[in-house]
Amino acid sequence: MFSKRQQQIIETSVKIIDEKGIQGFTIKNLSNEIGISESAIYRHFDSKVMILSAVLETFKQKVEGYYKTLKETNNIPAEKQIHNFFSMMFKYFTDNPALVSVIFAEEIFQNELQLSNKVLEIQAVNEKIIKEMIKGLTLNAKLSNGDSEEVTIILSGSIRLLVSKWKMSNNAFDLIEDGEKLINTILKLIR
Amino acid sequence: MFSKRQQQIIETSVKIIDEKGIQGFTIKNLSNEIGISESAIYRHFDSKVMILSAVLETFKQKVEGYYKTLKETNNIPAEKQIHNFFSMMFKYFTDNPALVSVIFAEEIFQNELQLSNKVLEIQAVNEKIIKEMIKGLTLNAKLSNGDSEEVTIILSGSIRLLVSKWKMSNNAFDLIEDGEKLINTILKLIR
Amino acid sequence: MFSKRQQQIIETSVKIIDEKGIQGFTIKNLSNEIGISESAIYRHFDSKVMILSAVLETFKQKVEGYYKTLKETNNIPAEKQIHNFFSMMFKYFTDNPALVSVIFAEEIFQNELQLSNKVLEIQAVNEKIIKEMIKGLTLNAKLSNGDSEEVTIILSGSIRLLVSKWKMSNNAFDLIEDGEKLINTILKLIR
Amino acid sequence: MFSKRQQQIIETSVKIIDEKGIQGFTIKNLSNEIGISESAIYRHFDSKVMILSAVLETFKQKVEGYYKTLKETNNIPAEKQIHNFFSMMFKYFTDNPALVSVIFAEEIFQNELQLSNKVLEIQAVNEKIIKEMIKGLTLNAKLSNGDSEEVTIILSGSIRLLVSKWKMSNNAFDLIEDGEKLINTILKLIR
DNA sequence: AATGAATGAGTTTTCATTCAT
DNA sequence: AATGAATGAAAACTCATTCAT
Repeated sequence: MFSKRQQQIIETSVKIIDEKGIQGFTIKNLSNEIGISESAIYRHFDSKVMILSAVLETFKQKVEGYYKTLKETNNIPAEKQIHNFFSMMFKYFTDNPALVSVIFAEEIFQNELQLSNKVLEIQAVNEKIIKEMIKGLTLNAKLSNGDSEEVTIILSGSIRLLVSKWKMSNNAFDLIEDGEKLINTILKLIR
Repeated sequence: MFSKRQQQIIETSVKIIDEKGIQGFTIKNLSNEIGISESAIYRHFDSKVMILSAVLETFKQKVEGYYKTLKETNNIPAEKQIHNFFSMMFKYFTDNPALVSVIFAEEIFQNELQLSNKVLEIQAVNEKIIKEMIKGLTLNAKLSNGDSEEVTIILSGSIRLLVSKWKMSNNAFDLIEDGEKLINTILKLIR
Repeated sequence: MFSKRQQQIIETSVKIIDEKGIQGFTIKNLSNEIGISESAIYRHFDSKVMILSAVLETFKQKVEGYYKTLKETNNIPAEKQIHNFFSMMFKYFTDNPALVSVIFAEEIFQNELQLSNKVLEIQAVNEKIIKEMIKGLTLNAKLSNGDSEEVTIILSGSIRLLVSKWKMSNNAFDLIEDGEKLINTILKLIR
Repeated sequence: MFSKRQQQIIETSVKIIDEKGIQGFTIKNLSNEIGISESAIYRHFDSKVMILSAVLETFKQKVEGYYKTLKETNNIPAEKQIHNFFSMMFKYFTDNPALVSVIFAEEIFQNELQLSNKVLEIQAVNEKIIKEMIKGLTLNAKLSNGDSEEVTIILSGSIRLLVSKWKMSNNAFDLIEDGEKLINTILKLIR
């Protein structure tokens, strides 16, 4: 779908956003980092917005891919499923730490309709996955079925914050390990 | 501490960031909105960074104020304390919905040392408050004392996400009500 | 002629030009240094140009004063006169090192007719004095009377450069001492 | 080394500084004079300081070129050498009268370290050349070897002032002719 | 597929000056 | 005699984008 050069542009964009923030993500910085001219970028993407859109699209496809994999491996208990899904995510973030900056920069895209839509799509996919997984859980005596909305928020909010902390600490701790611990604690509480 | 005009600039800045995002927060937009010239802004703040710093400072003082109020009303059980603290926060956000955009735009301040320091200060205050409140909780049989770190993440991560959702939905639901429900669920689980 | 406040403004202006250059000589810097508001400056001088004009005027009066003193002390041989005049100047610069920056910033005033005229006046006074003193000299066998133009250039050019070097070295050497030596060498050569 | 456009920018900068002074040397004036947009300038130089640096560099290379030429033509008596060197300079200034304004605006560069360093380099080259040439002179009976420092000041101070006067008179006299006369007078005195 | 040259609109900030109090 | 509030004009510089080659 994306050409070699386009993929390079997407990856470099992520790297720059991670290092210099969205404000530092300029066509000049991008072309400098890649080693081509500024105008050359426009051979591969119509505009800066399209690059960001491609970045988000790439991530969305990744998440959807995980979801598919998850569904294909049937007959796995819900708890194990949740475990596997987030382990995959932690692994992915650990391998691509720069991406976290982009995913968490969501709020920035609010002005560009094209981008905020992409962000909403990603969130919808995410939420759908988590909700579906939670449905299968054996709930705590204290929880009724109507609490699944709250459980979703507790689960994804906690994990979001952990990943956020990991990024702000400059990846100072082991996300996979601490993530596992956090999920276990939450599952213990819910169970 | 801040003059009338300075307060007006602070409030208008928050409003603009809420409406147009950080990228739309320009001195021109700010001065237009207030109805004075661009240079007039600089009679009240030395730079744009100082305005943002003042915005964050104002919020920090608010949170610290809440904390003091909380401590002064002694002999309240921990659960009630947590309840009160977050209720206050939900009320504050409901009254100043625009402020959420600024608080959650944290990532943007990363480049300016002056601002990222202020953000870290706010986070430190917040974390200190939450940790202190959690210490007093009667813990679940499933939770050991060493899990207080995770409980902190679960509590603040969940609430953060709820507020975030509230903002992205354009304040479509009642934050105070749904917030109360979320806190109750979490407390139930922990208890 | 100039009020106390005006004199303070003049002196502070010289100090600022010395420390921060002409580009650093702003009403803001000036008022900050004095400790009054910017608008207060305009009670004492109609404009920034008028302040600079006053600075130059002060210096001009000083030079003219020296000249008068010199003329009054009659019957002194030309060599001794030249000696005395420049010694006075060296002493004056040593006592008011900041003033050198202003005198040598001449070129900067070219745009403001009012100022460039003042500079020309100062130069004219200076030249007149030097020429008059040189007229009385016993000339070298190699020099004819028509060479007095060149002698003037040699004398004032050398001294100008010495003072310039003294300033650029941050007054690292004794201007009075080295100045005396230079004048003696020149006089020896001319004699 | 410098592209066509860069050379044009350098030359135009010199012209503007000559006509309107350093204060009139703005990117707007520069781009207007050349007939391109302001932003176009920044495609060729990173900043205004870099333009000034290039102007000074160009002059420095010129002086160094003269010096090399001088050294290559061996076995010329010192007096003749001095004569030739300054004749070359007078010729160069006569052909590029605007440049004088820049060379004599030295004091202005004091704030920018990058520029003041370039100025110091030029001065060092100049001084080295003059000192070397003076070493070869047969000195006056009145002068000892220790006076070479003063001779350098006399020689360069006089010439500096002459060029300065030439510029301030709007090139009203023949610099080459009057310069020659001045050098002859000084050499006569020293000899 | 890539580049060099250019641009218009915009950004933050500075500065001398004015004026009502 | 001094101030606080304001301003218009201008400064250097940035940025996404276009276009001819």
